[in-house]
Amino acid sequence: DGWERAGAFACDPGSAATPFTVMIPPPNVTGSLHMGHALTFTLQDVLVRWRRMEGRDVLWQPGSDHAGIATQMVVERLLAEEQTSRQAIGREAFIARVWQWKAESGGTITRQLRRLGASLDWPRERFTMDEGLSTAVRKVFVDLYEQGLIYRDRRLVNWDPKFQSAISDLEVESQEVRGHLWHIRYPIEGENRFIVVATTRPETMLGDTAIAVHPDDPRWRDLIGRFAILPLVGRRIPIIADAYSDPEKGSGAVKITPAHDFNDFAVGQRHSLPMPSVLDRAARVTLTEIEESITLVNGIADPGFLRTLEGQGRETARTAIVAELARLDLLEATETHTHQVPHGDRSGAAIEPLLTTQWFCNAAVLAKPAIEAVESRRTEFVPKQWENTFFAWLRDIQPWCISRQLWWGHRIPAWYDPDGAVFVARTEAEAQRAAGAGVALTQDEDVLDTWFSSGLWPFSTLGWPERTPELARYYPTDVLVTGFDIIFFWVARMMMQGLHVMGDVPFRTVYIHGLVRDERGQKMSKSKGNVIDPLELIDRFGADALRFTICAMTGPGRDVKLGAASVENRRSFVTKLWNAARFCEMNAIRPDQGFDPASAKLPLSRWILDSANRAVDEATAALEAYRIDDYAHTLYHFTWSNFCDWFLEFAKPVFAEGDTAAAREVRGVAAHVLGTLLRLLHPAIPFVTEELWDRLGYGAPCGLIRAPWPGPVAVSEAEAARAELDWVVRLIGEVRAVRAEMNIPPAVLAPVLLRDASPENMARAGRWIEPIRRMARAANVSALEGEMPKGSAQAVLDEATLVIPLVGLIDVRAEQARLGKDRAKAVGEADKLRRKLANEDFVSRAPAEVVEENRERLAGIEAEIARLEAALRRIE
RNA sequence: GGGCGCGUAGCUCAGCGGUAGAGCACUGCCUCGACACGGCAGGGGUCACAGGUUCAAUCCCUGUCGCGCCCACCA
Repeated sequence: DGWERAGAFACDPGSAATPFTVMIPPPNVTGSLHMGHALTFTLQDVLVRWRRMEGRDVLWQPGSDHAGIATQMVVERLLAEEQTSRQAIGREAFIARVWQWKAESGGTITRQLRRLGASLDWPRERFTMDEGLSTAVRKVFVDLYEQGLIYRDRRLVNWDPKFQSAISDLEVESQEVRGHLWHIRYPIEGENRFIVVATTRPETMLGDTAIAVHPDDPRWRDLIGRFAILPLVGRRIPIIADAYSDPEKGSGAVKITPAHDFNDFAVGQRHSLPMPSVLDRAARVTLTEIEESITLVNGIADPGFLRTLEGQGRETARTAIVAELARLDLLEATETHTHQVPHGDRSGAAIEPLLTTQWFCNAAVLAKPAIEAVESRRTEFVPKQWENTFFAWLRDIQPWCISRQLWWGHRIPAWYDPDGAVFVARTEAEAQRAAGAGVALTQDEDVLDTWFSSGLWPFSTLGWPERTPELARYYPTDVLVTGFDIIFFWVARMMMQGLHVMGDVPFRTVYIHGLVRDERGQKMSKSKGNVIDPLELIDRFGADALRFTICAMTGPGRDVKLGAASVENRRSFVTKLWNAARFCEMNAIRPDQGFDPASAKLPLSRWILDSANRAVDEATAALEAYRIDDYAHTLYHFTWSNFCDWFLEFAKPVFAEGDTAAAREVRGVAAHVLGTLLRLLHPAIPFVTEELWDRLGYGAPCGLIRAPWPGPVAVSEAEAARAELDWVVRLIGEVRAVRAEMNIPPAVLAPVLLRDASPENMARAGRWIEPIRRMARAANVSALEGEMPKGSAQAVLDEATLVIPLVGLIDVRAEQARLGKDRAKAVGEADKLRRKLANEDFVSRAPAEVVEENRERLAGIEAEIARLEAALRRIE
């Protein structure tokens, strides 16, 4: 809208201002705005708008992520609806189709971000599959390859049989599954006895190449070095000693299937065991690699049965195998067994460890500088405790499998000649040169893990590998704002890649926020049906209300529990602000450049200016400390309580005087403070503040976003103004409390008498008579000398006693009860203080000022008790 | 199994060594010229439990109980 047209979101690489850079965590192109986005982008926008007002040259870099698997899934679903598939149309057509889909639907989330008010520098929007970013990806890949940090290896990976692709450790999540533990008898060669092994996965036994027992376990000592016959297959497999075998678990002997289990793979390597795969890429049984070892052994192995398994899925094969073992009387026992089974986080399919050739990144080498950067505080986490999480993962990092058997993504820049020799290069032409002219090359079919390109985001978006002015100016970025759920996926990868490629950290601060949950604290999920759509909340309550709610509810390290009710509630605040501004407008409160708030003379002016100074200080300090909740609460309280409930109420009688000097001053001060308020609130509540800014004449339309962040105003004798207003506020409070508790009808204007009041306070009462009349509904305030009128209510205010004479309206017993309650409270307090002060240890060991403070408090309370007792005596 | 976080008013949470706080909800009063998405007043808490340190503990330490999360783990 207007801001964007005015270029208010744009960074200015040519400016002399200090840059402030934030990289958006690029949302998936497939995405639409959810509450998690609303949270993270609101927090970022608050920081960004605040810094922009502070005069920084802000770059908030927008963009989106190609999100390999997620996007491929979406488009594959579309194809399925059209009765076709990616395999049917082929790779090239499929990729063209994804681009087409992106062109049509990829802009959804950016439109929604605009509705939230996100002040991103839109013309600089990037996409991870853009030509420039793809160039960066290829260059980093080639460089890391040449440095030996990227390599091909044949090893066990987490294989997702649904996507038929490798996935990284991070994309695997455990799910508890109720299954069985089958105890299977493996006959010992040449003997008439068995060794029993327990397994939850009998279908993998076809790939067993050993049985391991613990070297110190006496039960098996005589069997080490001998052979067992693998049931169903008839293969001889050795019985080996390996400490991996845990005598406590299962039967104490464990079957070793190196091609289908990570631990078994390690055992297989230690003992140079064969590693036949017996499951294919779709997790169906395949006998190809064990063909030669299939042998007929009567009563133990029947090749005919094995043939029936070929091509069967894991589950059916498992059932068939268990039945066959039972038929052969090789099943010793079956137990039910609950255990954790790894599943693909996106597909939901059970993950199959599979022996394949993949590309790996030596993350351990890249992790070291990342760890050091945080240890040396070049990058700091907020809240700090997340550093532990970061360290723990990086210190024990495993090789990162970066190849994916997908089509949508950055294709791996590696080419093979007909003999399988690999040529890694930034372009096919370069690979060709390396291979020699005329050699037929085919490019690697695989694409890179999406997070490989996301990890380059902080510099690839700025033009790297070109040495652009933006890169020099905006890297390293200032703060990264994101959720704890992607510390490993993204934050750690950016740290590793940024340090390696750029030689410097990608960001100085990582601000980690929580997750958005529903009002009962449940994680939002489609299946639970508790998802709240931020756009719906924006429609109902406005983006400002949603943003302010998010700000107010985001504690450090805590999840945000958010329901429509809390947003509705905060909308009241936005409305309150609007109404307060409307009141100002109606009272001719207009910004006046010629008015200097420092020249204000009235205590009321000095008091609100001083309060505003504190609000500015506190709000700014809160933002600096990433305490967005404190920032919101400070301004909520200042606006509602100080500005509306007290200042504007005090101002009303002044305005009623007409165009006096006092009224002119208060108008000027009010305009100044409202302007401060609009500026302070703008980062959280941009739309309404901007509209008011324009409407009340503070500046040009869309001018607030670039208005300077407020600083302190010189206020003379602030202390005196504070003391004065504090007394008046308490006086009004006491009168109101008495009236409410004694049920004095509002229509009754009560006279207020002050007994024993100091001349100073009597003078104050005179100066503030109009507001006191209005706000306390007092007829007048005067000194009481001599006898108290019968049937009066009383209250103690410092040295004075308030007397409200209301014959016939005061219930004597109620008044006694009220004063008695006040006295009891004061007496309890005094007792506590006396006990404390009677303690010699306290007096001698506590700091002198603390002791003094307690003495003063006690003196004050004792005086109050005396006055309350006097008041009680007077009632009779 | 290892680690992190959290148990404070009915609810959601702040405070984290020296007088227990906020918002919402609740109760009473109020159509008072910005605002009922409002105003005024009020009730409500042995700060999970048990020890310890300290003159002083909601706050620091140790343990217990309860809740949540992360990592590892397919015998």
